[in-house]
Amino acid sequence: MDQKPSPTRGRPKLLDREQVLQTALIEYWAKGPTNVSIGEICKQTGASKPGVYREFGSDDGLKSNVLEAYRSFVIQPLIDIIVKDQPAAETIDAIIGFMTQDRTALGIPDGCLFVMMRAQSEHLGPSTCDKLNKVRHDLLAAYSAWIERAKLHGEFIDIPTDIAALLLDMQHGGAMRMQREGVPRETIESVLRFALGALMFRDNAIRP
Amino acid sequence: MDQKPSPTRGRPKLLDREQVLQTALIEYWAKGPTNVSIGEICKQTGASKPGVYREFGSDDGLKSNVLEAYRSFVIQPLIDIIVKDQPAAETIDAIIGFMTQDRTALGIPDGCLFVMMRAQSEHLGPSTCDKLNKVRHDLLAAYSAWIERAKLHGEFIDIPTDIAALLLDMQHGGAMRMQREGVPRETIESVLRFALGALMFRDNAIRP
DNA sequence: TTTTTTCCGTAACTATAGGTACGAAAATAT
DNA sequence: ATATTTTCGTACCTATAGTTACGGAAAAAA
Repeated sequence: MDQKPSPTRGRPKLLDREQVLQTALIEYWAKGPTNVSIGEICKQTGASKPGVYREFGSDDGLKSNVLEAYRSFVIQPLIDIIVKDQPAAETIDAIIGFMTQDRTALGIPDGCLFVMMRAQSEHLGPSTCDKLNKVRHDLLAAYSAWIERAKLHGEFIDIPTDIAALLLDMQHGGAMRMQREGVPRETIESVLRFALGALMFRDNAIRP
Repeated sequence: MDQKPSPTRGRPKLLDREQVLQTALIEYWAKGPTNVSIGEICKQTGASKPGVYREFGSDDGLKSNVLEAYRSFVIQPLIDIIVKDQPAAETIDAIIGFMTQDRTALGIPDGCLFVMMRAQSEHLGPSTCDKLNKVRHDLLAAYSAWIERAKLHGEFIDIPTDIAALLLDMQHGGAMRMQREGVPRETIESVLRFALGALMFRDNAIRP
């Protein structure tokens, strides 16, 4: 928790930590977290390899930092949608909207880095795996809190909360994988509407 | 389509094609298709690297052959369950039973090689990707045929067939991923029962 | 100006992976 | 026996990835 002990002494730092993080984030997201080398990130940012290692320690260190950036950039907004106090039907609409955004219009890659990392956690280092478990836990906790609340309002079907949370997580992962496989946006939206609508009392309305 | 032009001439072949295929299958399945090197498979089977390359041509060739073995060993049995002519409720039970088999008791790895390969198709060669698409197509076609039939019998909810097929495929992938993440068998079974039960008319019964 | 501190980046190291050159070995045919 | 055919497997090649040794550069402090 220390700040900078001597802020201005020695050769000034050139390495742009944020730029490396952003570049790595987009590259990992677009190509898969195990398909991008440190050298590639260096090329794109102009940073040197020792510079990256000085900043992040290792491949694992870089990836766990990127995951943290992804968490605050993507997962936290999803959690914010989930825990927002509104009718469950609107929450589901918001979740579906979030998962089926037009990514090319937004300039961000298809799929989900978090989902991809989980699918390849065996290739990742320990601190990235730790972070992965934490994020997973937080997301499941958010689902659970929302489900409990919706149950109290009589909006949710009779289903154990932990099961429903896993089910939502499963649909999220499935939607992200479909997106990466090139399934059209509208198709994914329909699938999600049926998959998530089934959790509420008779709300199977879909629109063309 | 030729058979052996000269069955018995020259040095006899030592390389055991089936053993290499079986070993590669289990290794890819257990560790992920991009986490096992050809050298590792050679070590385990006693085959030489040039021997494997003579037999399969390349990494891509080996992987596509392994995928074919996996298809007939795992995917085809699933398709057989799906297309079997029986009440939809029983088909769903059978699908759930199939997906939640006790793998350790059966001596086979958790998860699904097909699902893993799809998630990492960017790391795979062209013939493996072709094969992957074919298997995916066959599986979706089987789902679709079953759904159409169940609809005629009035057993299925009102949902476009292609959407329902993708939904089933999504749940399959989700269940396999959960299995790899260590979620207990019974939990996955509950999730699937809700996820698939929602496709039929009021059949949300679950058992403890 | 010299020292001290801090960061820089070239050039290497190590390990692993996919892939192959090539001479030897084992069998049949002449 | 010799030639022919087919397969064998050691040893090597090449590329890439993660990682670091190390000498130098840039700034403030003495």
